[in-house]
Amino acid sequence: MPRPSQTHEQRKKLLPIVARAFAELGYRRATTAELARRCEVRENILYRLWPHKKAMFIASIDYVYEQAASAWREVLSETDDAGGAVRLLAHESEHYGETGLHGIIFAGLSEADEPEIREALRKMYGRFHRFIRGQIAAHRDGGPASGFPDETVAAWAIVGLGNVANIGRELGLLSGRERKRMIAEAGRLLLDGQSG
Amino acid sequence: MPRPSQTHEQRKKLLPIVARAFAELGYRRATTAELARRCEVRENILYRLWPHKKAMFIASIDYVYEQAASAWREVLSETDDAGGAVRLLAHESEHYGETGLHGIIFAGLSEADEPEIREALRKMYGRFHRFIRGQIAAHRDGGPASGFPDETVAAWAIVGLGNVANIGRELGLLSGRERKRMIAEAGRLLLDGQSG
DNA sequence: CCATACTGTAAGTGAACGCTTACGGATAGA
DNA sequence: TCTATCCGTAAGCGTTCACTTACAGTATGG
Repeated sequence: MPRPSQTHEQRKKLLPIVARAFAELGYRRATTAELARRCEVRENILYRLWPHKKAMFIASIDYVYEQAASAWREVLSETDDAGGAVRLLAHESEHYGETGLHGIIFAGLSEADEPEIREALRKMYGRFHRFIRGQIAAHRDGGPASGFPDETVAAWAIVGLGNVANIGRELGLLSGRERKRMIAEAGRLLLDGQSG
Repeated sequence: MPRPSQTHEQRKKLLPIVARAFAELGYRRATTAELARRCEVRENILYRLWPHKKAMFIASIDYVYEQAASAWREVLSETDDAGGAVRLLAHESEHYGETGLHGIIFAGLSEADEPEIREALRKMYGRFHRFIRGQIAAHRDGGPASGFPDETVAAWAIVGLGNVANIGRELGLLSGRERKRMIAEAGRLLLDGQSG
């Protein structure tokens, strides 16, 4: 028997580096040569871990959700008197976008005519939406039964808040203070509904 | 004297075609060869109208705002009993994203490390935000003085609504009905503030 | 210690890209 | 009509890209 493959371990080790490169440079500018340079390996090593560049990118899209979800799980696991949704909102108003991975999403939206990339983005947004929707539903069950914009609509709107927060950060249009206020205030408004 | 130049006229004629190509294909996939093909001219004719591809793209970014602003001006000029902000919201909930030009913004965000593209996007978002902010302020002056999220925050949040509406359209995640409801309901909530 | 497959190095491939050059023909004013 | 400038066509330039091939080194199980 030959030596055992370390493909899985190496994929896990290099994916964060690859993802960051896509986030900073976009899909086209993150050339395979540049990805290899940042990973401190040769190009063909990347091609032994993924069949082609597109697969490296799709893995990076999945990585965006996994990173966010693991952070959220941690926030939710902390004991606190406030409800989960409120706690998440407070956390995100402080730390939203700090991973710097949102550039991957911008890059993906530019390549969304590729069916596999499109599907990866659909999956990612679907998971984000479902998560937020669940938090809103749980929050409203325990509070006032208002709900002018229903959970589905409110969840999409909150996804939109996150998006514009990232754009504002990327382009330097929103200061940290403004971004924090926007997520906290508009988020709370959408969470509680009109008569919250 | 030689014959007079028709450069300006031709730029005006070709820009909508160029912009649509960038919107559909993104920056990198919209090759100069493809742009020329769609314009039914040769490549070097495009290079007589703009110094390089980046300039064609920046002109397309400006075109996005000009198209939206001219549509909005038309809506505002129509006589109607409702206020301007409410009328715009109703109009956008029906027609938002129909121009199909939002792909240009996705493409631009992927190339935002280019200073000139970044600046064009900053200008565009700044103009959108200022316009919406003005509408909100006018609306609130004439109505209940609530304003839990102030005009600046609310305007950014509404920009975010538009963004997620476009993403939902692009990826097929939001039906037309859901998109309409989101813009109308969440938009109204942000417009009027908490106790509207 | 040997065979087998894994891991790293180096060079190279065809294709596509942004952009340019060269040139013949059309069109306006003098 | 002369002529300077604009307009359209065609070809090609150097570079860069995603991806491949060939091969030497190395660690593992028998």
